[in-house]
Amino acid sequence: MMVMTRWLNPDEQRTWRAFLAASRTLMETLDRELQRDAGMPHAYYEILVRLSEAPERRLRMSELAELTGSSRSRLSHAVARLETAGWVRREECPTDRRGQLALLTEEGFATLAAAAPGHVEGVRRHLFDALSPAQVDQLRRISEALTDHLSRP
Amino acid sequence: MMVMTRWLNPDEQRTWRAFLAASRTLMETLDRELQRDAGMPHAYYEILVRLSEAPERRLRMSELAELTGSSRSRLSHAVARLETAGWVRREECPTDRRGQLALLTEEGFATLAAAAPGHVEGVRRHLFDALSPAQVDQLRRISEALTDHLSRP
DNA sequence: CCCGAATAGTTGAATGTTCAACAAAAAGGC
DNA sequence: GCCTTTTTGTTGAACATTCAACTATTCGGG
Repeated sequence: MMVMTRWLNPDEQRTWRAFLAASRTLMETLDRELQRDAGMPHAYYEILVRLSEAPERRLRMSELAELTGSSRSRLSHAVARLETAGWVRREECPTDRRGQLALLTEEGFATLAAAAPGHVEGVRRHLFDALSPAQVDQLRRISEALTDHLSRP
Repeated sequence: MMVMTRWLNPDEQRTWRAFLAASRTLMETLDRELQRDAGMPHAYYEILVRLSEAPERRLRMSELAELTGSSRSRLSHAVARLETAGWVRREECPTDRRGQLALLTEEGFATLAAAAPGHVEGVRRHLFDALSPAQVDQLRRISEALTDHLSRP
């Protein structure tokens, strides 16, 4: 049965809009910097990071999708793009013939290593430098609560 | 002169990744719900909201871009799309012959009114229900600090 | 063992976004 | 008033993401 909408009160409205504006602006800023300095969007940078952290710098497509929070389709397209850039290569999975492994090439690793300092500096300048240590802690708790809540049933 | 990169410590790393995951998942969830229930992405919903709040439900393209935090190009494309959907109309600006006004049609208003309860409910369920009142307050302060910081020189 | 269901990944089309280039009008210095 | 600069908005191409459809393989019950 349809119930009354639980509208946002003015404080909630203000919070919601502030969050929208802040997260959008932050991501767009970092995206633009990364595009300018490393020739790739942030989503692609994340893929390279996750691969660089994996054993032998390789991961199943499905795990990579999980880690980067992207759909399989999106990852397929992205890896195709990264492959033509020479930063990633695909290999057959030895244990599952449906599977594919994505692996970071030397060139991809070098590109990542070159991009990382500038990007990390950006994250620090645009995010951490704006917040007190207490706020950083709060943001972590809030984010983890959110992720937790969103991944429920 | 090039200086040492200020790398993220483990806590900062955890915070950054948690924030990334949470904000991305939240936006994707709301986007999917809105697409399913109202046939439009969240960015378009925001355009309709801002128009609905403006005097006479009309705004200059540049103001609308500012309010929705989008580039002029993006807004041009979006409004073109909303126009073919019949939700928005364009008009010449009487005071500036370069200008265009975007205005919400009756049909657009009705669509927005139909979509709003479901969307607001989604925001409440996915965001506010996950946080304590104190955390909501913290999130507002953090977001405002961030926006403030990002809009500096 | 076999068959239906679930899983892994890709594909192409439709949709959104970005970027650079552009045209038109307004602003502003002198 | 004239000329440069700035502002306003659009355009098309390149790029990225979503969605639904599809193939291939593995899993799991009987």
